[in-house]
Amino acid sequence: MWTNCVKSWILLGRYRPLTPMPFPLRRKFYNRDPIEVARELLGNLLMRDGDEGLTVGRIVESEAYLATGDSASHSFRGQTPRNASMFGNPGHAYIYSIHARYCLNAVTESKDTGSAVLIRAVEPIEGIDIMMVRRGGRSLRELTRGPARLCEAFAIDRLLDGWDLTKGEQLWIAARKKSESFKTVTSKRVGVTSAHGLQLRFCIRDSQFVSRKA
DNA sequence: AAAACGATCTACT
DNA sequence: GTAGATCGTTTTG
Repeated sequence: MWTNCVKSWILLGRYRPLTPMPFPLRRKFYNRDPIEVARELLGNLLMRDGDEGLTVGRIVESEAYLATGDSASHSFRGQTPRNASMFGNPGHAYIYSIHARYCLNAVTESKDTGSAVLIRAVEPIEGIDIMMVRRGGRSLRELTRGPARLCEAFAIDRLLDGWDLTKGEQLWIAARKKSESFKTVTSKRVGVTSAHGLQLRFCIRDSQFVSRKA
């Protein structure tokens, strides 16, 4: 079952071993405007070192949630026990539960600001067999396409809420190779709807793994 | 203790 | 593209 997916993945010509181990993004990277962080996170590597082994995914879709003026942001009505980590230090995880699933954010700007970037989709790179088991044998395309799907594939749940993503342990984001530039970098949609507030999404345009075109 | 609420997912057209 | 499912959390009585 999953072996077929791995084969198809290799046939796509995008499989590559991770040597040497990429370096975690530092705190300074996160300590700035979430729109900028959201765009620059694209192409970097989400890393999870769990009980079953290492899983790696390339970030292909992100969404910025602003501290002010964004009615869709969990920080919009101030700090609560639930969103406390969103007001923590930049470079830490804010993980919340929704619709019986979990989603991962990277906290941006300085402490107590309340802005973050939601990781909306990644492209599976390594540990695909592990992801397949965790996801119950979904298709390769649906493995990590969507913020809650990728959390399931990477075994990310509430226990990691507040985790420091710059430490390079258990859960972190590693810098992509600068030399390795992807084609069409981003697209963005900046809109306002009464239901969803601001939408500040970024994605790698030609990726098959974006949950929704930005 | 019960009800309501989703920054979603899945299956199906 | 969309209806219906889903269940951990928060809110309400």
